[in-house]
Amino acid sequence: MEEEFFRRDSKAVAKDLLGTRIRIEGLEAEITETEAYMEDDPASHAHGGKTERTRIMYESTGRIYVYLCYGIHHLLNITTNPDSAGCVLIRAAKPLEGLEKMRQRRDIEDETNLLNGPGKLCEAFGVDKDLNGSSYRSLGLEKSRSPKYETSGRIGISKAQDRQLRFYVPGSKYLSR
DNA sequence: CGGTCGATTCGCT
DNA sequence: GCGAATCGACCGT
Repeated sequence: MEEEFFRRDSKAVAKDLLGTRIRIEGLEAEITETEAYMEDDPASHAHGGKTERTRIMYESTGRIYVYLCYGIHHLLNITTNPDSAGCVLIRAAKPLEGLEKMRQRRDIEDETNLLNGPGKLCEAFGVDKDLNGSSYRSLGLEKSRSPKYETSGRIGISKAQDRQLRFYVPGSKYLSR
């Protein structure tokens, strides 16, 4: 996967990341759900202009943006086209390898509950702010298939919930809520 | 420098 | 279904 893959509209990248495998330190999963963000979006951190935190979305392509949500959960994003300060949030995935390590970190057995949410996914993979600013290459991304997908309004945000910016594999057992 | 609030998750009712 | 947990970015004073 090349950097040019990310130098596109965040909606296109969000769609194409479905069916992509992510691999970190022996743990592997296939992405089942993503969400697109862009500057022209009241729910995006980038909405309202460039700050120290959002600088990465304005100035980079294919870089990892991790942020701490509610002081508890880390959320994993990849920056896309900087012209629109875009990024894609990885929301859910199907576990493929390293399930025992994921269970250990998540303190739960059910495999459908290991990665079915952006905070859960980061906990299982051990993702935290140390990854912030790194290249997408740290995620070992590998497109394994191009599944059918659907879009929906977004989950868990307070603004512009109706925008069709959530992308997911319909029928997957590994989706958030 | 204090107040507010959030792209979530979990546990309890 | 509802509320708490808990940190830091951001904004107004």
